[in-house]
Amino acid sequence: MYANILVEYNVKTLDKTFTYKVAPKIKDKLKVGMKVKVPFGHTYINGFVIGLENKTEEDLNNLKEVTEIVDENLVLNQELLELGKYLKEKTLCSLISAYQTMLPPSLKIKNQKNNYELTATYIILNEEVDIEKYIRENKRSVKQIEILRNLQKHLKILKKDINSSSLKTLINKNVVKEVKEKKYRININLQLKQDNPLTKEQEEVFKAIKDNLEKEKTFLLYGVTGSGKTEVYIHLIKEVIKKQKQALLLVPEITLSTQLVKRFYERFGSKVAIFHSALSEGEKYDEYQKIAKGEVDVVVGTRSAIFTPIKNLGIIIIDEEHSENYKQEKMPRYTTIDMALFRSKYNQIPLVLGSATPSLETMARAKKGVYTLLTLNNRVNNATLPKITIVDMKQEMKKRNPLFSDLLLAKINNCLEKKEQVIILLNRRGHSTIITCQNCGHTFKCPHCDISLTYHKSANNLRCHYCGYTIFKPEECSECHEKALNYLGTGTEKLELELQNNFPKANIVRMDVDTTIRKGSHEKIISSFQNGEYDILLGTQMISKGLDFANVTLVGVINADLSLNMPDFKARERTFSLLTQTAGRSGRSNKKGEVVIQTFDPNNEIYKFILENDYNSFYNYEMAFRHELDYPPYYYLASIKITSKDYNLASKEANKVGNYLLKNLEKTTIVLGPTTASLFRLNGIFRFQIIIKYKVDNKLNDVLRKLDDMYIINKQVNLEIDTSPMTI
DNA sequence: AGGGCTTCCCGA
DNA sequence: CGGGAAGCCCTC
Repeated sequence: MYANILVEYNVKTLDKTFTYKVAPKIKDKLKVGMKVKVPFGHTYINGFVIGLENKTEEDLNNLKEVTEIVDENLVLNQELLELGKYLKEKTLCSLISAYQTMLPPSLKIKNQKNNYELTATYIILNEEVDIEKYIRENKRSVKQIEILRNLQKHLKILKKDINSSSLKTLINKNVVKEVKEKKYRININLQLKQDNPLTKEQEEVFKAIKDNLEKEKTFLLYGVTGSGKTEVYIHLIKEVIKKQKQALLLVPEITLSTQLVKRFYERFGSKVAIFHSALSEGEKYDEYQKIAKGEVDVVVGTRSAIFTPIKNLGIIIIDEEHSENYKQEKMPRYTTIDMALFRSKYNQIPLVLGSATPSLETMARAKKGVYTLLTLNNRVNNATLPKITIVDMKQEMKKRNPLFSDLLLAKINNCLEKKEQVIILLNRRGHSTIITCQNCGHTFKCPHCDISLTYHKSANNLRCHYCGYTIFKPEECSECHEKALNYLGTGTEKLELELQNNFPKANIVRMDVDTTIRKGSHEKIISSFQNGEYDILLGTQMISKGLDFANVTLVGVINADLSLNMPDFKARERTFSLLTQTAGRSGRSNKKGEVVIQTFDPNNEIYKFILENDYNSFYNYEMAFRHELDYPPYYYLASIKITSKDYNLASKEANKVGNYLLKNLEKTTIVLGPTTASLFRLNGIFRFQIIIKYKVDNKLNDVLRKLDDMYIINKQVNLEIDTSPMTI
């Protein structure tokens, strides 16, 4: 028997399989998907078995042998092996890096550590000892007797709960025994809750999907914010479980979905595994084991969870499908929906994409009939959508209100008086975003990137938000040495101070990257806001998603133009989504909600659609632009970044790449560039960019792969190819 | 990746 | 001539 082995080195030249003879002693055990150790060159390395065959050709006789299995568990099952090939195909990465991406750290190929299992030590009585006799004989050992009586009652007790010298004596005399039991790090057992009955509208959507549980079919569940998509998911998952199958629910970011996760624990008990990158290695190991062994019915996780080895997958649900978190921005640059479509097909099961603001690509597919469109138009509990007001900040500036309009202040005040809560969004962190010298006009910029530094007041420093470059807050201008520095631009940190000045009695909590670096700080802020410890929650876009607070009746958006003015084809879509989602945090229960959006560009059409919560009109409006400019969904995109520390080299090679593409791609394909990338200099590296727009191009994949091969050996110039860019 | 083998350049 | 850096090639 021979084994085809994929070897651990992540190098292009080794992106192929090697054939080994299988040693007789492991012949019966060895299976496709196992991790093995093989002789390679002058050393031994790890590899995955990705094929076994029985050929007996003579020329195979002088092969080396696989003699050792490193991990007997099927590290990669058949589905994952296939999925890895697909991931490689889609993103042009090597097969080994595809598998490496799919596996948790504990199973990664080079990992030699295998003691992830956590055990708890319990104490039990030794059945062979007559306990009553022992107690009679040791009447004076009060402590020991207490332990024994307790054990008679509870049968087994955690060792750490009774650790004492008396216990040691009992162990030494062999009266009691220690037993080790496997223990999971995450072990949540909440009080189970009843299912909520579905509304008529929810019921229809539910039925439409339920009737297709055995089919490869993709649904777009378009439901306004607060329309109860989660409840539909839960009911669907219960159906799947009835069929002895498991469900996968993906969310954009788990730390922002604590409320959803809790709800799942309440409905499915301990039959839930969670999986996301913020787990520790040990936690990932445990959750992965639960999934692989089929101990759970539901997996809730972020994009990496799409690769979990759910054995009998019955449905995949991607909540907030428009979220850009579903795109991995480092190699391999995959989109989760692609991977989900593969698994949906492989298992012949439905994929449900849920959103209040679907991406245009998804909606376009739904309108074309590629996906099935299902709609939830109404909020549950008869809650109505909030009333939205657009405030023209140009007028407010005349009144010297640079940050807060009179209207927003009045509404906040009103809200606070009624003991209701407020959410304020400003999508920019730090205190001041521009520091200039009033004397010479110098602006503080990052020396490595093409961007100005942001002042952080609490840390008293200036920081680059891209590469992390940090300097102490300067007292004088670094150019002319005058003490004439001016701090312009407002981030969440300054906003918090200003807000506190306006409302001295209000309890304000700020949530942005700076206040949530510690593990668990998200949850803490969210739960304390939920408990009413704070009146105002202020933050960046991380407060816009998924949060559900019954007492929030006002949402304020400070500078809506920030995301709108980004030079990107998705800027409008992103803004529409951000503002609609944020607005959706208001008035989710029986209290009527309001939203105030402050902008310097109130006549921008997009606000009309936001005001009326009119996704469809926005869709039509934006699609016209996309059509006009040959953007998705009318064209597919691919992007190539050509980067180098050497400006001239980068520029020269970028032109070469451009010419190569023009010469080798289909004539109908549009090649734009090279141009300088949106962040021209990042971390001291110059970046050029080429955009490819195509409808059908059968040559594209090969051409991109060839280019990649050409530059993989170039140490000075680097190519970054993205076959599904979210931004250009 | 990592190690061996070849080539090429240079000089006390 | 010898040694060391640099480039090239191979690994079942």
